[in-house]
Amino acid sequence: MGIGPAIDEGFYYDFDLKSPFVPEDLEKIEAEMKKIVSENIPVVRQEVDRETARKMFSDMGEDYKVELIDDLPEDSVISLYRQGEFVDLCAGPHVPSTGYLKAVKLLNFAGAYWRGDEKRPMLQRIYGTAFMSQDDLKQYLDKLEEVKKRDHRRLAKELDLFSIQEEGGPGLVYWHAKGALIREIIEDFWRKEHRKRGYDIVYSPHIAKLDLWKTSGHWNWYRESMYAPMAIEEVEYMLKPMNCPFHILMFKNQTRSYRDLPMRMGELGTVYRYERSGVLHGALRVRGFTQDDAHVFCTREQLEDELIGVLELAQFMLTTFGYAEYECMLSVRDPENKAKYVGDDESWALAQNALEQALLRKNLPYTVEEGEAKFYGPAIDIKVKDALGRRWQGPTIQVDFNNPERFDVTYVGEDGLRHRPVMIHRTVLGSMERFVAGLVEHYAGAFPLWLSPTQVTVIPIADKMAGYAEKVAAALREEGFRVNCDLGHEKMGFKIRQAQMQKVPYMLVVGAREEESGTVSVRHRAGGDMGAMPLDAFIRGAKEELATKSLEMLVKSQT
RNA sequence: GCCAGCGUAGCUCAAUGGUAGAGCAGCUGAUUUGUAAUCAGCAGGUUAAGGGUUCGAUCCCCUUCGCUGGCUCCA
Repeated sequence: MGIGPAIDEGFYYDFDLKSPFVPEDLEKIEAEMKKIVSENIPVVRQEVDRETARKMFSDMGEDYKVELIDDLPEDSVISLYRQGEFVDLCAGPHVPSTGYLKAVKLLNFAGAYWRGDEKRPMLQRIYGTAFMSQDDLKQYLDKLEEVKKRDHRRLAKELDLFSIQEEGGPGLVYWHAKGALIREIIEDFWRKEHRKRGYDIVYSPHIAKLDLWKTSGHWNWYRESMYAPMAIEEVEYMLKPMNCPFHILMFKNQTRSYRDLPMRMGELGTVYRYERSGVLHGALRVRGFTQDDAHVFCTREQLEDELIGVLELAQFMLTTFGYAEYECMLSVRDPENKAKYVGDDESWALAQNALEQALLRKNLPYTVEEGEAKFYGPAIDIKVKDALGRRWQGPTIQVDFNNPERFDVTYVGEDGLRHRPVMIHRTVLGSMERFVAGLVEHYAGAFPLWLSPTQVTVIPIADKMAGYAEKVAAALREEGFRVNCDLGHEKMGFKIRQAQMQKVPYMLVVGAREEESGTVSVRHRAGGDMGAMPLDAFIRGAKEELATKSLEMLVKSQT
């Protein structure tokens, strides 16, 4: 036996088995659990000293338990829980007897390294969950079903958004027309909002000389995520895993003055990182992706205000995309393993302090996460909560005193002397791939009107109405809507079904009645038949919905 | 990368140690319809790839590739 803790959504237990679990084992074990529950066996707590516990588990041949005991302080009192012939190490508390268990289900099994260390043996882990009632359990299982239905890989296929091609290689995303359109809308919005806030938007190359990556520290601290160098006319080049060195070069292209600062340089920059094959997951974890990256060069005095500006931009973006809740984390170094990071203690302390001050000034509660910093500096990492309450990695904001040093970046101050600027690295959306995949799941594919690839489908009742349908579609296009006019020889019900399945927000049904009165019969994908209204009235309403980027319809679609 | 499982038509899935079948999608034709599927016909597959066992493999074995669930890692 390994360990078997309770986790957020249930529990697991690790075993070192001679032969791995097979699916039938789950049923057998679950049946045995039910039997034990029905026997209502008392669960008794017992406290022993370390030596006693050690001998006990050593006699039983439970070497993993012995290792756990050995890691506890010598004078610790160790609690055991005994249930019939079974005894286990546990801090507790436990239910008084097995009959207290009302609804237990084993879910799946998988390999897991002993103590999470890939150099240690791999154990067989079994996952399960438990609830106070069968109803609660059922609700949980229904939620798992809902998660499956929303899976971006499934929806991307159904809605024809993007794909990954086996012939092209794993972890490389192909954006189909509709997905590309959503991405374009998001990128346009991103650019507009960044320009408003004083960002310059740039482009940089995809490869650079190996020496550049040595200067930046990537070669030393990030090599295992980079693709092998390629020789071009006997000079080695590398594919970029990050955009920062390029932005630094652009900053250094001229002598900068304090008057140029803060300089905010943004780029939708495509990077390539080697990700181990087992970690790839749809568009959420890929090998080539486009970050909504930006680097702010500023003075130490400007740093805090710049961080506040980034935090406010992040909050604005998250809200616009319908993420109402989020959690902030201050990611700092792993104090045990400083060799993983570039730079000295002092600059790390300064950077961390600046981030902390910004969080405090914005009144944002946060937790400190050790070992979560990037190799060049500490960060604020924001996790957003989606419509199903799941947490996703969102914006990340990093302070970097090291790269300006390594690249000898300077600006000329009021005093005529050269000074060292500070750098902020930040992304708000993360990457287009991950962000859009997240949105697909957040909205279950039913994007708000402003993001929907097709906003309106016009459905003539019969072929002879095609003329009016096309007139309606043309009028809408003239107003800037993305319109599909469905002139196929199918019945209206079939066309409605098609549009529903494609999650088109509005379907406009037109027949003789509508043509005579210059109206359209409006059907909303979630609200159903909304009756006839003059075409201009529909246009006005839809424009209003667009202008507010309203999520009202989303809320409606979930009830 | 590691542990386990999976890979059959564009998609969802059947079937079998004896030259693979359905629904949807596609194409052709008919139908002209009032709020989630009109009807008929046609076409579509070296059963992921390579090797082995066998009289014969899609099925059994091995290797490779890819995917899925986890672990480790991460935008």
